[in-house]
Amino acid sequence: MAKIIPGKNSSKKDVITQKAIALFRKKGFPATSMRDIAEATGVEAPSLYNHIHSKNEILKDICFRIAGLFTSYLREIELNSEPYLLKIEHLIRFHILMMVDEYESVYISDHEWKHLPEPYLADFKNQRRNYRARIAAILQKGIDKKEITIINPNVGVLIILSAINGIEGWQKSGKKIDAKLLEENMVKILIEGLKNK
Amino acid sequence: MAKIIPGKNSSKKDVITQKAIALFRKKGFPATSMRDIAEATGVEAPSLYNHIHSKNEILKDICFRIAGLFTSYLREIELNSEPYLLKIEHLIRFHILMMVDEYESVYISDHEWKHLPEPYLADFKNQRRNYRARIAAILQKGIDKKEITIINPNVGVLIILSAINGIEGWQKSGKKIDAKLLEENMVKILIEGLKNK
DNA sequence: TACAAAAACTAATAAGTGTTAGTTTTGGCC
DNA sequence: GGCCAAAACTAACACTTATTAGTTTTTGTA
Repeated sequence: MAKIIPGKNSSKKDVITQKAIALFRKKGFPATSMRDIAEATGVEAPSLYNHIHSKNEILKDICFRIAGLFTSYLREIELNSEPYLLKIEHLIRFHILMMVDEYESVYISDHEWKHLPEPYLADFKNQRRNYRARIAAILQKGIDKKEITIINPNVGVLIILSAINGIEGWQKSGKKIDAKLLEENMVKILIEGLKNK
Repeated sequence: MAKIIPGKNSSKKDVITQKAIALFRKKGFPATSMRDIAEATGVEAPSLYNHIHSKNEILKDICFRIAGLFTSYLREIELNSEPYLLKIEHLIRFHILMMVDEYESVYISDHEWKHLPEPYLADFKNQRRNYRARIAAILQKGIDKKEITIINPNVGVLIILSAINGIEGWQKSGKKIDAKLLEENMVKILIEGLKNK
C-alpha cells in the first residue's frame, strides 16, 4: 500500500494537485485520467478521493488561483502613480515572471479553462474579460497622455497577452532559450513598439 | 436515414472534416467524440467510417495541410529579394491572413498537434522546428544588415509567432474586433519593435 | 497496547470511447 | 423494374472513464 507523502508546507491535496498540474500541462485536461494522476502520485485512483472532491475541482483550483494572482497584481499597478507606459512594462514583466515561476499552472489556466464546468466557466470568463478591459483602460490613458502610440487599446491588450502567453519555452534556466534573454527581448520589442515617437 | 450532402467541390470526407474542425476547435480533440462529429454531420457514428479511416486521421489531415501552406509560403519569401524586415512583414501578414481565412484549422494545428499519433507526431514536430529555424535565419540576416534591431533571432521568432497565433478573436469582420484593425496594429507594434533605429 | 481517525485498498457501477461486423436502405444506370 | 455499389443503419465489442461503496490497513495518540 503506497502512501502519499506530503512535504513540510503542503497538504496531500497539494501533492495531488502538483502531479495533476504536470499532467494537465503535458497531455491536456480531458486526456488526463484520474488513473494517470493516481499513478503519478503512487496510489490507486479511488484513494485520491480521500483528498479531493473531483477531477473538475482540481482544474478549478488551478485556474482560479492563477486568476487571483493576476488580478491582485493588476490592482497594485492601477493604484500606483507611474507613467502609463511604465505600468504596462511592469505588467508585462509580471506576466513573464509568472510564466517563469508558475509556467505549468499559467499554461493550464490559459489553455484548459474551457473545460471548467458551470458555474465556474461563466465566472472565469467574466474575470478574464474584466482583467483585459482594465488593462485596455491603462493603455487608453497612456495614449491620451501621448506616452503610447495610437493603437486600438483592446487590440493592444490582445497582442501583449498573446505574445507572452503563447511562448511555450518559458523556463527558469538551462534548457533551450534563457528566460532572462527572452524577457529582455520581449520587453524591447513590445515597449519599443508601443512607445509614442 | 440521414445522408451526408456534399457541396459542389467537396467530397463527403470534406464535409465530415469541416464538422470535425469546428468541434475540435471548440471542444478540443480528446473531448470531441466520433458521436459528436456524427451528430454534427447528421449521421450515426459508424457511418463516418465509410468516408474516413479514423479519428486520428482527421486530425492528421488538418495539421499537415496547414503546415504545408505555411511551408510553401515561406519558400516564396526566402527566394525573393526584398529587404529582410520586409520579408518579415510579409510573413507576419501571411500568418494573419491564415488566421483570418482558416482560423479554426490553424488553431487546431497549433493547439492539438500534441495528440497526433506517431509517427506523425515526430514528423510534425520536425516540420515545426524546421520552419522556425528558417524564419530565425531571415531575422539573423536582417540583423547583420542592420535592418533589424539586435535581438536573439530565435526569441524573435517565438515572439512574432506567439503574438499572432495567440489571438483568439481573428475573424473576417462584424463581431468584436475587426480583423483589418487587428492586423494593422499588430504590424505596427511588431515591425516598429523590430526596426533598427 | 488499545482505539479512533485517516487513508489506503478492492470491487463495482453506469456511462462513454473508437471501431468492427453484418445488414438494410438508398441512388444511379441498364 | 432490376441490379449494384455506395452509404446508411443497428448491434456489439473491448476498453476506458469518473466516481461510489464497503473494507482493510496504517498512523498517531492516550
